Amino acid sequence: MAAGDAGREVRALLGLDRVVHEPARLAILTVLAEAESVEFRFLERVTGLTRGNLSSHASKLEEAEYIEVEKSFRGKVPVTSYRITAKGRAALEEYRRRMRVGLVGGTEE
Amino acid sequence: MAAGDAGREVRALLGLDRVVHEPARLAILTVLAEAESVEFRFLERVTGLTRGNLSSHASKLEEAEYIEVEKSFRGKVPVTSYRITAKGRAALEEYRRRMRVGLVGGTEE
DNA sequence: ACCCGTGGTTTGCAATGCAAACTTGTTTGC
DNA sequence: GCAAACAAGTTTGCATTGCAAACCACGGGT
Repeated sequence: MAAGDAGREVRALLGLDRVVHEPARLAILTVLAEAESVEFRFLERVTGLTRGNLSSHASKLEEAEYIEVEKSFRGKVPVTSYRITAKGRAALEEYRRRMRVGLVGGTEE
Repeated sequence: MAAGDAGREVRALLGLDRVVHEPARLAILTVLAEAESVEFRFLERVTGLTRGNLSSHASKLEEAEYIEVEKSFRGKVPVTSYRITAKGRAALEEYRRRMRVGLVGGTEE
C-alpha cells in the first residue's frame, strides 16, 4: 500500500555496487571486515568456495581496491593473506545501507 | 573477532536465490509484494528500468513462477499487469531472511 | 496516406561466474 | 635421487545473462 513512495527504496536496490553484490565477494568482504588479516585457506574453509572461484573473486576485489593482498612464506610454503582497505570497508557499509533500505517491509505482514 | 562462527552467516549469502538476487528483479518483487496487482507502466516509472529490461526481467520471474502476468485492454490499448505468486512471496521472504543473516554486524563499528 | 505516440518484445554484444585444467614448488615413497 | 603425490593458488573455456538498442503492432492526429 506504500507503493506510492516505494520508488526511493526500490531505486536504492538498482544502485547496488555490483562488485560487492556478488554473493561470493560479499561473503569475502564480510569475513575480511571482521579480522585484521585473513589467509586464503581460512577463507576457503569459511566460505566454502572452491580455490578457483575464491582466487578470481579476490582478484576482482583487488582490482577494485577493496582489498589488499600480501604474499609471504610460512617456512617454505606460500601463504596469501588478504586485508580489507578503507575503500572496501566504505563500499561494504554503503552496500549494507542500500540493501537495508531496499529490504523494506521485511518484517511486515 | 567473531570470525570463528562467521561461517554460518557467510554461507547464508552463498545460498541466495539468484533469480531474486538480481537488483532489477529484487526491485520488481519488492514492489509487487506491496500491492495486489501492478501495471507495466507503473513498474517502469517506479523502478526506473527501461522497458526492455523490465520486460525481460519480468519474463524471467514468470519462468520461475514468482509472478503471474495478466494481459488485458484498457479501451483499446494493451495493458500488462503483474501479480506476485505465493511461491514468489516465499522466495522473497527467504531471500530477505538470508540477506539479513548475512549482513551481520552492519551497525557495529 | 503518413507520421507520431503508446506498449511492449526481441536481438546482439560485452561482461562474468563457475568448474576444470594448469602452474609452481614441496614433501614422501622406494 | 627420482617419480609420484600433495599443497597453494592461478588461468582458461564455456555457457549464462544483463543491458541497450532495434524492432513490432496498433490507434489517433492532421
